[in-house]
Amino acid sequence: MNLFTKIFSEVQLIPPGRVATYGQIAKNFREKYHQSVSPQLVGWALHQNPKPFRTPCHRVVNKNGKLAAGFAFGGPAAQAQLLLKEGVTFLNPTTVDLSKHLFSFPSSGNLGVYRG
DNA sequence: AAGTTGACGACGA
DNA sequence: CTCGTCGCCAACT
Repeated sequence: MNLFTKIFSEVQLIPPGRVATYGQIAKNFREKYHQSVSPQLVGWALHQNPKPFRTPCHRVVNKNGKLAAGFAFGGPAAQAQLLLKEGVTFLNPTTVDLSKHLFSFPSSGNLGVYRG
């Protein structure tokens, strides 16, 4: 189990139709694995993205629900398409509605990074 | 080993 | 809203 592998596992916990923020994943990761991680590490790990279509990285967005500008496979448009097919609604072409689709990891309660 | 990077987050201007 | 700054931490060079 590499560090990144663990992060990928966390990402894979996100169910269809839901999204999570990098900060959530980072916090949940510390609770679950008792390891220090930074939100950047999460994003950075996803950039490694060994298995693009196996890891649901399209369900991971930044604190404001904004899609990753440098999405590894197809850009934000492709990511948006994947999310739309899962029933996720958008506030903007590149911003998801976190108030409706934000996912909270179990065992760490509500780690709302979203300030709304 | 040392400095830079990054799909981030929070706060201030 | 955008832009700058600081914090964050493993990987990259």
